[in-house]
Amino acid sequence: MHRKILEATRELLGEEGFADLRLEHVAARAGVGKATIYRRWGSKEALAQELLAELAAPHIAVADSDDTREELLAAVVNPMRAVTDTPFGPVIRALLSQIAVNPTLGDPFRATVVQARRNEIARLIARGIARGDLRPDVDVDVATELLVGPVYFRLMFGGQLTLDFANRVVDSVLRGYGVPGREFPKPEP
Amino acid sequence: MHRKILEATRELLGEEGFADLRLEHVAARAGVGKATIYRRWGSKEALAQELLAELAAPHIAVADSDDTREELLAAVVNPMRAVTDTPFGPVIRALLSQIAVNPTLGDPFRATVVQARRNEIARLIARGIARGDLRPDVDVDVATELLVGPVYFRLMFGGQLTLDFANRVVDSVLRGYGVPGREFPKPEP
DNA sequence: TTGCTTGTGATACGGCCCGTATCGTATCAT
DNA sequence: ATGATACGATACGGGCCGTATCACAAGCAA
Repeated sequence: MHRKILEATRELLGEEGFADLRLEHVAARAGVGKATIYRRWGSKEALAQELLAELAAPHIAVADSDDTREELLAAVVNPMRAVTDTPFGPVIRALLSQIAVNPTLGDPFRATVVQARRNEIARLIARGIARGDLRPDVDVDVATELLVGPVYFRLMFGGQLTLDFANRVVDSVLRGYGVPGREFPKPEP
Repeated sequence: MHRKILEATRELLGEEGFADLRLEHVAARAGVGKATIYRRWGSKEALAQELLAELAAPHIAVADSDDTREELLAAVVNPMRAVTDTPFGPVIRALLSQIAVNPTLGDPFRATVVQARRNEIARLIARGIARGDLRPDVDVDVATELLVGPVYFRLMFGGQLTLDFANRVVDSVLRGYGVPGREFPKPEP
């Protein structure tokens, strides 16, 4: 029951988007009375929130390896694959605005999924620093955004989400765009 | 008339989001008959699209300077300020999902706003290369995503959009996270 | 079996909003 | 003055909201 409702929600969210999602359609597709949905969730947002949390959970952890570059690449490829190859993709697209605007969805998502992603990358960064591969003063929050931000940028604004793309992002983060030896002093305020 | 309808749309889009935007409310707030809106736009999406294009236009161009770092910083600060300090912010938040999912809004937005942003950054990169500040083989698309992606990441998923943040992004893109002199060879497939 | 509780699918309800059609009116150029 | 055009207002059938009510089936106790 619970399961069938979430599945129907997932399908219709991908087909119609959040704005045109109709709980009556969810009930019909799940073979369920409309009241049953309201008994358990009480709103479209609550239903979407549970679905989102459930779909996002499997894509957080990054496998350890003994290579810093490989681990950072996984930190990019993980959310990329989640978005291109799993049901999480259509759902997160449909809910981006709600996450950005509606604290009911946004706050739990940020507190769990986003924070877990940041923690995971912080762990990788710390391992890279311990190996002597990364600068000790790396800003882990900005690192998260440099690694994962481009993935979501392309998800919204177009562009191929390929392994080559992920490699270029990692290369850029790792080596930087600056010509070696040349200085770009930050001006004092 | 046209103006008043777009203003009412902008306000209500920020207050209610796209899913709960009601054209009857837009008409009422604009002091206009509902039919007038349908005569000119014919759908909620078309109305949102015109508003979005109008609000995004002023925030594309980046002022030239004689300093590569300053220009790249402007490429980050520009979209950041657009999102924090102008009416574009609430509107783009409300429409992120529609852009990601609905080609009616997404295609024109990608073809104009996003492409213009990419072109502008390509110009800055070319100038930086000509000055000898940047590697000649910089991938301009990835550069765009590394510079602007973090801004949209924080817009959706939380985090302060401050000048300090923009500086850290530019520093990272410019200098990279790699320890100078240390190599991170990309493995052959 | 009987009786009670719980959760269900179905249905109906007033209310809101959709998108369209049709009014009478105000503002133009001719 | 005449005609055309665009307007605000209003009304319409239809869809969906969120709630309430119903009969019914499953589970459990005695």
